[in-house]
Amino acid sequence: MAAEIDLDRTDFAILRLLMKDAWLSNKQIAAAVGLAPSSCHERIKSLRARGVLLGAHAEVNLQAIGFALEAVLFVQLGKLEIEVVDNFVSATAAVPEVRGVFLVSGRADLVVDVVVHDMEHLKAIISQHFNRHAVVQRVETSVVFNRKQQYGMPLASSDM
Amino acid sequence: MAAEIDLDRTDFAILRLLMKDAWLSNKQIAAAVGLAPSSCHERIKSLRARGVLLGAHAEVNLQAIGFALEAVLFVQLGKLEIEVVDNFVSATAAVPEVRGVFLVSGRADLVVDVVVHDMEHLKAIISQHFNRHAVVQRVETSVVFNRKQQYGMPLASSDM
DNA sequence: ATTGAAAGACCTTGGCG
DNA sequence: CGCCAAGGTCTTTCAAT
Repeated sequence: MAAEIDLDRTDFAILRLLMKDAWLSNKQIAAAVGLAPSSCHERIKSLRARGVLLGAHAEVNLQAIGFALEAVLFVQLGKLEIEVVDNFVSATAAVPEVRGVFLVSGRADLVVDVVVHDMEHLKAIISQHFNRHAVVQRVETSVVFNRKQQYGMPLASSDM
Repeated sequence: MAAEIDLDRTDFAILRLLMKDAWLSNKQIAAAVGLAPSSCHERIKSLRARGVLLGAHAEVNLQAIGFALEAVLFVQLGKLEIEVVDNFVSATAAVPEVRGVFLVSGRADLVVDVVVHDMEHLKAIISQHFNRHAVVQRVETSVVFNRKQQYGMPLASSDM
């Protein structure tokens, strides 16, 4: 499982560019990595076919459209039967307000990132999707004051 | 601050589509929302100009290219002078292995999501970028067993 | 793997309802 | 605000290397 796919520095350069800006044109990327547009196009197709490039997503300013409150939930679950847990993870990830779910080791079992309109909305989400479930033992809620997201390659350019 | 921008259902539909797949062509989006391509194009330009659409980023299968280990760090900081804290947040977000940083209320002050090659790499990151800093009092590390990310609009389609 | 060329599709703007 | 039309640009394929 998790077959290792090896990429050369050009592939990494393409991925790095697309992670920063998925709206770059093929022509722009080709120029940046020093390839002809057709070669670059082939590389990108190959990266997609090999399951390295999974897709692209718009980054939206959710604050600007009324989602003024963000929170991180630390969820403790009961008896950890893997199937039940995975189902709950999937169900949680399917909640529109949920941005990400992490099943983790340690004090909390789940770390959940949610975006909501206001406190009442947050209360509704927690009560509806967490406190209601038998598998959930406890939810600790942290308000997010500030957040920064990184869209680059987890590898300094100097490393390749 | 955080001026409220109001969008109609068509704007939401466009955003919803682009959040799921930023590589949809303007023509495809126009067809999906029932507009002429030129009208749709104008809407998207406007969304960008108003700061709602911030950009787009490729989703890359990091597991497939050798980043086999993901962790969440819960960081406790010392005396919380806002300027020092914000600087540390920015510095942390600039570390290539860091995917996201959340400054939160509650037990932990920072929640940090990192992606690394292996345990040694994780150790290096923590020791280099966290334990070394005077502002950091304690780091609790949780391994990520499973994760799901949500790229949709935090709002069910039926709500609009 | 990479390239150049060609055809077709798309983006983008401007003028008009 | 939305639509049509036109020009210019880009994507996409393919034969050749």
